[in-house]
Amino acid sequence: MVKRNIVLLDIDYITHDEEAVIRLFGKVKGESSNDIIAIDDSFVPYLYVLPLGDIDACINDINGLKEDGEIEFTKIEKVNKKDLQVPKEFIKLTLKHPQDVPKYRDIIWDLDSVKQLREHDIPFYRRYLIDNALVPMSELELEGDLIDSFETIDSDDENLEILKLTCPPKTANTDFQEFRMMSFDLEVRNPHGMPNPDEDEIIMIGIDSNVGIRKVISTKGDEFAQDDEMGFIEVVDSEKEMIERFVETVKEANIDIIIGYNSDNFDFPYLRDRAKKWEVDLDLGVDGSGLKFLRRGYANSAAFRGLLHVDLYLVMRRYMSLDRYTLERVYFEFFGEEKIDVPGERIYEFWDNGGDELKNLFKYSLDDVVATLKIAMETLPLNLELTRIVCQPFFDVTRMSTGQQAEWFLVRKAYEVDEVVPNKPNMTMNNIRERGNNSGGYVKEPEIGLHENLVQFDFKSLYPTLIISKNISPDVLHKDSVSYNSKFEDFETGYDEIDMYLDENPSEDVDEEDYYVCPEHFFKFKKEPQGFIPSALEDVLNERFRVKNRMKQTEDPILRKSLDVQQQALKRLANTMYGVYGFLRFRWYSFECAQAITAWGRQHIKKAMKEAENYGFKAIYADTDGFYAKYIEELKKE
DNA sequence: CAGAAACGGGG
DNA sequence: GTGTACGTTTCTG
Repeated sequence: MVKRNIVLLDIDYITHDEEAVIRLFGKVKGESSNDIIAIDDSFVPYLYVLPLGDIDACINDINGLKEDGEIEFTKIEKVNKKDLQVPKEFIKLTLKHPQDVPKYRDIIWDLDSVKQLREHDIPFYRRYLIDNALVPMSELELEGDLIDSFETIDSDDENLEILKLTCPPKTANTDFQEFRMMSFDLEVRNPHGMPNPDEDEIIMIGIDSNVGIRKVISTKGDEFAQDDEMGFIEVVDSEKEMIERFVETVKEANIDIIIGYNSDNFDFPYLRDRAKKWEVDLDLGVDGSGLKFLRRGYANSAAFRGLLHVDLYLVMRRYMSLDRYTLERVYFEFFGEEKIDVPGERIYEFWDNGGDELKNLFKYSLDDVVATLKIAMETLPLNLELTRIVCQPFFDVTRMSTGQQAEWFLVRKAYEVDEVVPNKPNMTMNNIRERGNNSGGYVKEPEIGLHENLVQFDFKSLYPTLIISKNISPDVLHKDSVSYNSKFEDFETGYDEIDMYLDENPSEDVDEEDYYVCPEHFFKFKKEPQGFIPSALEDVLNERFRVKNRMKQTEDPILRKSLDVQQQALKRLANTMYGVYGFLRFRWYSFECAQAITAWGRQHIKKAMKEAENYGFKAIYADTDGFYAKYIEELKKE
């Protein structure tokens, strides 16, 4: 029996002897080359069934399906959980394999005695992280037996340890880690339009890193051997060798995070095709596996097991708001300098012509990876903190919209307070658009002209504050105050249950004192108890407050910086929480809550503008949570 | 005009 | 794979 402290980089599961085995990918803290794969075969998939009427009748029906051989499961039990704060008895069904869930789900749902299935669409590895309270990219304590090999692990890395867990892992602490990072970029000779991997060869592979490796691998460049400035060129004999050198470089440097720009869609698919042509193994997975493409809707993500691939393009689209997200544009935004640029359609000319043009192409190739790594160093700390708050794999978090980040944060919160999470609204939800769009924040078009003596007014986190102070949450929304209940009929989230809790009294007996009533729509939110979302949001804001206090107390500039990024991540998450109400397909979608927030928001800013006028400040431009005003002496009252 | 398809990033 | 982006612009019938 051994104990290992690792940093949890990634997680997945594989099937072994028809059973799911969780694999945790980590590296030994403080060491550059010790990778660990921990396997855990003790975790099993489950889902919840909400019976329509009598729970025992429902259990009978489900058992009946099993006897008929229609479905398979290993355990059926009654459990008490909360559903939007209403205590309910659910049936917890434990299945043999994660893939049995989608396989049998519809059959169970079709039973007359079944009202709903819940938590049937939570990927197995995410379930594992949530139920074991694990924090990715943080330190983790593992306890188990070292084993020599495992059937599906075929790695030639002699530093790799395989550990079979004998008890669940524990999160130890969240010390800041130095991750070994590498950016890379391909240049292709494409004389006929966009690169075509069947014909157009890779001519350069650029690499930069925070572990001392910075180079461009190419089949040309001998002519610059005496040129000091061009010492970064590594010349090889063929494209095949170029790809092999790239793979070796990543392996030898024991990289934790590999970074590209649009690499999900360009560099890795291209590399896959060219590597296949030359029969080169891209076996960069810690377990010896190769490059995998994971379907994400219509797009793909390029992934290696245990080696984190970040496509910085996806990160940048969330990180800042720009009209375009080319590497050049993003780099300029950060550093205020232009990158060396070679127009894509002319790269082959620079390559073919040689001389100074080729020299410039090499510089361009290096500049691309240097820029990519620089931007990564600026933006990944925030994404690391978000990963630790959201508690989902770093790979996933860098590819999630902010709304999804908030949603997965809430899924874990729900688990912590014994809530069964709502289902995703189904596609009939599109019909709900018929209700009309949610109106947004109040905007006063700016008065044209050059204004002097301007004063800026801003509400601090207007929407998060409103959600908490007005307790805006679907679990405390008074259903009678909503005029289009019928629209909820096809809506499988369980929201149609809330009246069981709220409408203890007929609506005419409702004591207005017990509710916050929003302007314009008059939706009512119970003052007590605190709603699930306001409560989760308050946790985020309290945590941010604690982090900011720690920041003030510390003298250590590095810790200060890291705490600052943490509080920024918490702020982002808080500001996103409003989004979970406004976007279709989100588990906590609530048109009423979204409308109530913006309605109260408009009321607040208008009120503030009016109040400011009494003091002589005339608003000349306003947007959502703030306005600019100029001082006019005559306006002042009293 | 509505619904479908393309687009982004990358060379 | 306990799965199937996304919001906007441009094209097409």
